[in-house]
Amino acid sequence: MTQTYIENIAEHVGESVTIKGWLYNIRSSGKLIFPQVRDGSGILQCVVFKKNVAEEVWNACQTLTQESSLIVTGTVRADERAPGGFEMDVTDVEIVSIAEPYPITPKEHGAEFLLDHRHLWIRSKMQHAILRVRHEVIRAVRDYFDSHGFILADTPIFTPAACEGTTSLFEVNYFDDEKAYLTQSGQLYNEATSAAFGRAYAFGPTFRAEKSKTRRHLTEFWMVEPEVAYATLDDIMDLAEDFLCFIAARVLANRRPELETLGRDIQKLEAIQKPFPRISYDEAAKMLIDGGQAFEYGGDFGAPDETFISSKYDRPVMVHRYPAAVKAFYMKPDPTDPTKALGVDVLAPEGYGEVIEAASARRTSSSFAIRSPSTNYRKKRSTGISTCGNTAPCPTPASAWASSAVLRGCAESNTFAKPFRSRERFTGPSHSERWTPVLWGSRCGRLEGAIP
RNA sequence: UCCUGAGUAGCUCAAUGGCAGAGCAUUCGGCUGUUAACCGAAGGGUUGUAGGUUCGAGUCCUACCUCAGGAGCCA
Repeated sequence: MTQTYIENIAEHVGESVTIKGWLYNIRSSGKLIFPQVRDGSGILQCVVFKKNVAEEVWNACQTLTQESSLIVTGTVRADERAPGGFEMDVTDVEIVSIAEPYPITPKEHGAEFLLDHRHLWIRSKMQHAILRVRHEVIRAVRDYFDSHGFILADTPIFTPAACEGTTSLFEVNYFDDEKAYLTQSGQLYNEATSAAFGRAYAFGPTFRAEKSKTRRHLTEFWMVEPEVAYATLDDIMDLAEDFLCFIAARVLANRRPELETLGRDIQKLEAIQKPFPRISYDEAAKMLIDGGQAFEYGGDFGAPDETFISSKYDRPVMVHRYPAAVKAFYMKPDPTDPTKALGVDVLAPEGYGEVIEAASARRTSSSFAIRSPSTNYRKKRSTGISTCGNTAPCPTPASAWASSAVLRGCAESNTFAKPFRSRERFTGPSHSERWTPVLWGSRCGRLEGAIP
């Protein structure tokens, strides 16, 4: 018999169908057994009535344990007593495998335990909702750029050198006596692709060897980096604003049930509408000082500073023209005040901090050649490090670059946590908080501490 | 690296310096509509590690280990 997926079960009312999956939970009441079966697309309550099945089927159901694999066949029926509104009157059960005692019980668990069982944890309802929202965010990111004239040009993960010069890199052996580093940004390559295609983006994993221990940082995360030739800071701020609104709208349109499963405050996502407030660093600094924050003018904003600024707005706020000294070298100075950089940070609401950093980038100044990433890159070019199918190394003299702008937004962490040290894996708020802030929180893969 | 908190049954957590406990999970029994089902019974412990104080330490002290939250770093 062909397999039916639970997500399509409503189309099969009155029919006999076969579901192939795993036992999510089971309850019994004398001559009735209620196995809940999940197949990855959903969870379906089955009803096994002793009089309606063969004795061996009834006995088999007595042996089922949580997460045992099984194939059930029966008639689909709408029933308001069933979670989900549909259930199956079982006529046959084939047990594929009886699971050992399953470590994740239908009660509460701690973060450490759940991360040690991450391969099983992703079977739970909360994790399904989180990963489906993640999937929607990633699809929206791709759809946005694909439909706005950008070409996807992914960049190498093994790279010959740092590009921003500040963060620590993971070093790996690259054949005999060469060293390579896991990428911290595709930016150097994006310079080349944007000069070739005008609008290009890279979207992939990024690595930073910072022993940061906050909810805002991971050693491995996914980042999307669009680059637009000839764009100004205002152009790139418009892009960032439009991009975020698009993603929020898509998740709201397609993943509302998952957001509700997670207990997400949907109104806060619905508030993500244009226009976003745009304030200068000087204005933001004045807010902090007037608000009594421990902040010194001229410095970068700390996490509490960003939270304070974003708390004044119900939607993302764009802070532009930071002091050049606290920003990356590639940002172009503001012609009206060269001490300021033509860059912008987009701060998410609800204290999630910076989700996008963007800038109008230096590309033509001869003075930057000394510090030019392109210059470094040329020197290291002989390593020839490049990964298959990615942008080929192709350095160009600095003077040949057109002015362009970059927008870098972090998307998501990986599905599987635990890279090397537990402190560097998914981190999040106290697991006693039974919610998962999705969208902004997806940037750092928040923990959900309870099943289901 | 710094600050704060935590570590007890497979899991989540109790236990005034005085007998090591509960719920879930597991095993057995009961129940014809369960919704994290319920009811009854059983098994399950070197209280993170090493010292110390005390008649007596899960509890107090010291060091270390691990985890969590925050700071710094950083995106």
